[in-house]
Amino acid sequence: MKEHGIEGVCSVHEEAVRRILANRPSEEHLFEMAELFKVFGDPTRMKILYALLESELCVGDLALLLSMNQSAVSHQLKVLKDASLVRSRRVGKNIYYALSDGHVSTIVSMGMEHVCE
Amino acid sequence: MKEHGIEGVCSVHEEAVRRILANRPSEEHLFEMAELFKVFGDPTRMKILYALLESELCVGDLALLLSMNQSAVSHQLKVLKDASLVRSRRVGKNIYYALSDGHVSTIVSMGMEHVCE
DNA sequence: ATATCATATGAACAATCATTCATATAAAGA
DNA sequence: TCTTTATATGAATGATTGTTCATATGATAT
Repeated sequence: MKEHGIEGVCSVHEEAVRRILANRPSEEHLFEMAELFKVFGDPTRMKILYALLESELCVGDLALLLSMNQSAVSHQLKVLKDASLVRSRRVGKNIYYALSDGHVSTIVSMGMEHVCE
Repeated sequence: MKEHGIEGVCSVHEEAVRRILANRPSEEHLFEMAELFKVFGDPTRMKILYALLESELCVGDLALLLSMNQSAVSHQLKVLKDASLVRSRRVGKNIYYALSDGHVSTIVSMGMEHVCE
């Protein structure tokens, strides 16, 4: 007999559901992963990441590259930095941004592969 | 001499900017990639993907698993399907959902790795 | 045929988000 | 010290999005 849970939904594979529920990553980890991917999910940030894949750049470079104003770029860089995807260092009046680790390029390449099919 | 482009931004590495601009993926590809990652960027969809990583399931199963109503799950499954991340087949009154290819699990694993550090 | 069940879909609403504008900070030069 | 330059940041706004509710579709069973 099929199980009817919340709001009358009918689960056909209750067994599997219980097993999955027991083995899946914590709610917190799942949220963090979604947060991470959300950061990749914007064209502006994707362009920034792609650029930094090639070379360290400062804010003005990126603004020129993206044809966007400095403020917009700066805001997005903050998002990227909060997600630990980029790091920054100050050199005089300029601030240089670079990718913070190797995961970034792996994830980006994976996305590119999926898209190019 | 530093270059001052749109809106007075100052580019320090004009050389690099030009090179990156010449070599980077098309605007369209960059948009598609962002769109792809956007789909991963939601906890509900991440949970669905993680579940389907383990086994094929139908809508009611997922609703039970996520403690969400059928409609919400169905809407998100549509998003996943439009992004070609899942496929579906009908068996009687039920519709079974499964991951559509291997990229998905690779991308998800990559995200998990990044988060678990 | 009709009732029921599983799923899909459209409209509405609240919440989130990217960009802009204006302004703040922090370094360098005069 | 005062100005200029590079970047950051807060508030406002328009656009996008996830969920809910109500309803539609499509299949089975009586």
